[in-house]
Order: sequence, then structure tokens, then C-alpha cells
Amino acid sequence: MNLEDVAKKAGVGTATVSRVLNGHPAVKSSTRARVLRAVEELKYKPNLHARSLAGGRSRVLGIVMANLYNPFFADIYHSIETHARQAGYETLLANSSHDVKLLKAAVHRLLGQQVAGLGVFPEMEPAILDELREAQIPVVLFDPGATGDNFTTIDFDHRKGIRMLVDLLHAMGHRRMAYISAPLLLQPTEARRQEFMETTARYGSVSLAVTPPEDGFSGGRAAARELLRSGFAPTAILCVNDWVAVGVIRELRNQGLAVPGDVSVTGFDNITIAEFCCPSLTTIHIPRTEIGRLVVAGLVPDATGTPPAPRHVFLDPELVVRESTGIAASSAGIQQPGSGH
Amino acid sequence: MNLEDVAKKAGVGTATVSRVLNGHPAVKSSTRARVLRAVEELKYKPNLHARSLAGGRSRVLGIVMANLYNPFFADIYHSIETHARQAGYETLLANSSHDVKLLKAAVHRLLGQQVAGLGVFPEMEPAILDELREAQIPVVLFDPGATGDNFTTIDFDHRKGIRMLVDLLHAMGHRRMAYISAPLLLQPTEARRQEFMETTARYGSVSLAVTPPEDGFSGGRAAARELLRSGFAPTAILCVNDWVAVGVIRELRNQGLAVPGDVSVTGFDNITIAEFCCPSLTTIHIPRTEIGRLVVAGLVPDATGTPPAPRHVFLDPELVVRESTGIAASSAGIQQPGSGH
DNA sequence: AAGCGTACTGCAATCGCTTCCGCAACTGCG
DNA sequence: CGCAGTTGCGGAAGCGATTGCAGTACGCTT
Repeated sequence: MNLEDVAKKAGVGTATVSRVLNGHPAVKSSTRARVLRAVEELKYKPNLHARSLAGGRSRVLGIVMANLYNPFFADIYHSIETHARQAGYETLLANSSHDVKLLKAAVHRLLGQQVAGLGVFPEMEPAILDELREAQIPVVLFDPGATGDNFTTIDFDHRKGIRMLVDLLHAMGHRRMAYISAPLLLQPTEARRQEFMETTARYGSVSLAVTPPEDGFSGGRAAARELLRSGFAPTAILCVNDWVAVGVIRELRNQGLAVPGDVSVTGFDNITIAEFCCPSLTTIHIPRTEIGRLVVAGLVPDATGTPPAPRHVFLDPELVVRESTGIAASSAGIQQPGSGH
Repeated sequence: MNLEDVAKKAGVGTATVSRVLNGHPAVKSSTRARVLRAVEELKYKPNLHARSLAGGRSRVLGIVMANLYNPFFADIYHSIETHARQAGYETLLANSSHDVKLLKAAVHRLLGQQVAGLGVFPEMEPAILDELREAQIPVVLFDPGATGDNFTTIDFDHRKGIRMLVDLLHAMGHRRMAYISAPLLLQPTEARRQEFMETTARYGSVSLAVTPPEDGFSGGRAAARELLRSGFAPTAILCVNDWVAVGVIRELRNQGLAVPGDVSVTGFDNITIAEFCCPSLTTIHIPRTEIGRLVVAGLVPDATGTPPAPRHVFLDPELVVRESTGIAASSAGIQQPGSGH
């Protein structure tokens, strides 16, 4: 079932069928109708591989994500898809699941599909970056260090976000804080952890960081369990993201601790659930919709066809105070210094 | 940068390069090494379009989903992807966003990509089903009515699930229940709503169904707000899924109502958050991982290469009782009949 | 030394589509 | 009526891979 069949059925040449299918204007309307009828009757569907092979360019954007089931990334992907569609582009998704091998495979796959642009969220390897530099297509990255003349990078001030949270908690009287990190030491999560340690040290607060066995709700629960068992009784727990924060809160309540009555908890990302869970989360807002817009803008050429100029975009954190934080309780049962600084 | 360049650089023919790249055994190892070096040096990446055009078959499964940001579907997709990878297949995702036009486009796109199999979750149109019947590939659907000799259907007993919830609530003394539906009248959600109305009617309970303006957390919140404003004071609220249930609970608490103290709430699907939110949700479990496994099993041929036989799989609901349901309160401030049956 | 099988390798056809180029028919103008 | 300028359409050359088939070289048997 190919172009030629349709052409034969409609009594025209393949070139004409192709022109009709691509909306080329120079076709008599009677011919056009005849072709369309033949297409309809044969239920013809063009072979997209042949099409892009012959056509050369494509209007497809490749997107690589780790963890689509992390709501934060799902939201971003959704935004990308929406904006891409508006720009007349399709989207091709590849999951890397935080695995370097898979990441490499994903990038190769998308490059092999001749995508018009590539947006990559996971942490990059130098080797892959090199390949991307060679590729003659615009690339959007979240790796602020990466430079290349076809690279647009989007950077978020993670450290400042953490600082805003610690400042808030300190102002509320918290002097004994814990941080629940991510299982993978990626650049953004590592920056958050470090900033937590540094800022609390500057304040002279007592602090502790623990690393959960996995990301997400159950990772948070496990980390909180371990934290409580350790005997370190914080009045506030900062979490690497909202996703684990929800799990942490759950475990605290299971253990009979009130949030924020006994312990304050904060998240990061401001995913939708942060507003809807009980108690709702104090967190740092990252503009996911805006990120999606930026990715597409950095990938599709403008009206004149010139590819987007590479640039570095900085996104600023925004503090969202909700119910999960409150005035420091006078210890959760364990004696503590309680000294200011 | 094509096969020929590599062939020239390695001093061999294109056929040999192709054989090396595809792991064909009949190549002298010295030649193989020379080719691989050329590939490396030129950073050659095969054009996948040309490859599938020439090769014919592909090892790619097409998956169509509405709403990837609905955690229920995100989980299913994740499971599909994992199982497909295990079977040596890739996955191609297309989003339909509950739009018939987009659904049609998505199916056409995947068919055009010559996928080896197609899994479609959104509600189908008869016209699209016809096209799918013509396609010479296995198809997995969630439309229990659809039949075709290349169709595998997966069916879930939504009605029974609702019955289990209503039974539970009735046993707990609830006689005045509300149902919060989905904005789109899809087959599964409609079945749930109808079963709610019928079962409560059979019990002689007072019942009311409302439809939120949108799906998800904020849809649930909006619906709950409307419900409370209406003056109908239920002692239990059943929700079309966990996603809106969380929004409903949030709004109830905003209005000062305790869950389950004043009002019991149930969800459906048993998405991960159902276990972690506060209070955790009483809900109906749908085996998402199993569904992913079934989809892949229904799509990839077995070891001998014979395509999977079409079949109808029935999935049974499973009641999960958690914190969001309790003994009926003696009215939420409004007089009510309170009659048993 | 001739014959023959085996192991490699290259040529060229092919996949289905787009698009350049040329041809025919038709239009309008002098 | 003749000629240039459109307009509409078909032929055929790619796009970059895979693969059947033929050819070469080499080793072994007799």
C-alpha cells in the first residue's frame, strides 16, 4: 500500500499524489479530489520513514528525560509537548531512567531519527556532550557548565532556593534541622544538599543530612524512618523535593508527630500535589510551564528559519509558604542546645 | 555522513559496513575492527529512517495515552516501557489529550512509523478501530467492546469496584452519599457513575452525582466546593479516581470538615499517592504493573515469531481500606432521613 | 595440479517518498 | 493565428540503509 498504488488508482503520477498530500498548491482541484478519494478508499497511510528519508528535514523535537513518573518531569514534558504542538512540531520522548547507558542510547536514537532539535534533562557525560556539539542541531540542556555554539542552557539557582528555606526556618526559631537528600548525586540535588550544610553551618545550627534509598514517596518515608530512629530529633526537615517530602510527612504522622506542630517540613519544586496534600507544603517554586516554553523556544527556528541563538537562561527561585512549616517546637522529646548564633 | 563515507574511510563496501553494524557474523575480524574504527572516528550514526525503510520490520511498540500527567497513566507507561525493554523492544509514545482529532493523528503517526504493535488507552472511535483492524499488527485496547482478530482487549470490572466501595460505606452506616465524576464521559468513568447511582438506589440511600470542571486535584477541589455549597450534606463522597479524591479531601479540610470524622472519602485506581496522602485513601486497586506486562505480552511475538493470539483479559478489582473512610457521622449539620432499607 | 567448498566481500536492486526538471495544454495578447 | 507565459502533471533521480546474489581468494582433498 504505497504512493504508487494510490497514484494508479487515481490515474495520476506519484508526484501528483505526493503534492496533494503535502498541500502543494499547483494541483487542479478536480485532480486533488480524485487523489483524496483514492487515498480514502485505500486507507492509505504514508510511510513516515520514507517521507523523512526523502524529505530531509523533520519537524520533530527529541526530548530525553529521566523518570517520567516523577511529577515534576511529567509536568515539564507536558508543557514542552503543548508548546511544541503550537509551533507545529511533534515531540519524541526517550526515557533514560538515570542510567548512563540508556542515556547514551536515547540520545543516539533521537539523533538517528533526525530530530530537528534535542532537549536533554538528565545530567550529561562529556562524551555525549561532544557528540551533541558535532550534531548540527540546536540543543537545550540543564547542565549549566556545558558550552557549545548550538547549546542553550537553562539554569536554576538551587542554592538560593535552599537558602530561602533555611532563612525562613531559622526566622521561625528552628536551630536543629535535617536534610533528606536524593539517592543519586546529581548536580542540582548535590548543590541543594551542600547549600543546606553551608547555610546551617553559617547560622551555627545543628544539622544532619541523610540519603534515602530511592526517590519519591517511599524513599522519603524510609529516610524519615531512619532519621527518627537515629535519635537526632530535628525541629525541621528540608527535603530535596516535594515528592519525597510527602513521604516524609506521611512517616512523621505515622510516628505520631504533628506537622508542623512538632516538626516543620519543606519540599522543593512546587509540584501540583504540594498545594493539595495535608498539610500543604512550604516549598520553592520552579516554573515548569516556563521551562517547557523555553525548551521549545530554544529548539525551533523562528519564522525566517534561522535557528535560535544559543543563550543561558537563569531562573530564579520563589518561596511558597504553606502549612507544613511553623514556629519551632521546644524539642521533640530530646534535649537540645537551642542556642541562637 | 552516511554508510558510504564510512565504507570509503575503511576501504570496504557499504554492504560490509552494514553487516558489521548489524552484527552479521560473516565478516573477518580484522575487517570488522577496521570498520568499527572508521565508525568511531567519523562519529557515524546510522539514519534510522533509512534503516527501517530498507529493513522493513521494526522493534518498536507504539503507545497512545491521554494524559500522561495523570499518575495512573504515567505508571502504566512506565511499566510498559520497562517490560518492552526487557523484551528487546523500544517504545514510542503519543499523547492524545482526550481529543479525538489528536487521537486520530497519534494513531496515524504511529502506524506511519511502522510500529510492530500498538497499545491504545483512550476511548476509541469506530472509524479508528476499522483502520486498526486493517493494520497488520497486533493491537491492545482498553475498549472491551472492540473485536478484531488482531485485537487483545484488557477489561477491568469498574462496576464491581464501585459496588465494593458502596457496600463498605453502607456497612459503615452511610446513607447519604455523593459521587464526584469525571469531566469527560468516557466508558469506564461513566460505568462507575452509573453503578454508583444504581447501587445506592438499591440500598435506598440518598445520593447525588456532580461533575467537576476538570480532572485532577483542582477538579476535585472545585467539585467538592460546589457540592458543599449545594447544601446536600453527604456523610461519604466517592470519587471517580484517587487524583480528584485528593483534591476533594483538601477542600473538605479547608472548609473545616474532618476526614473521615465528618465525611468519608474514597478514590479509585490506588495510585501511589493514595497510600501517602493524609489521610491515606480507601480505594480500589487497579494493577498498573500487571497491565503494562499484559500490554507488552499482547504486542510482541513469542520466540518462534508467531504474533500473540488475541484474547480478552479481565482484571478484578481489589478493595484497599485505609484511613479516609470511617463510621458515618450523625449528619454534617443538616437534617437527614437516616433511614436504613 | 585440478577441483571444489568455504569464507568474505562488493555490486546493485530495493524500500516509499520528495522534488527537480521537462513537457503538454491552455491562456491571453498582439 | 502565432507566440510567450502560466499552470498542471509525470518521469526519474535521489535520500541512506539492507540484502540477495555473484565473485574472489584461499585451503583442502584427491
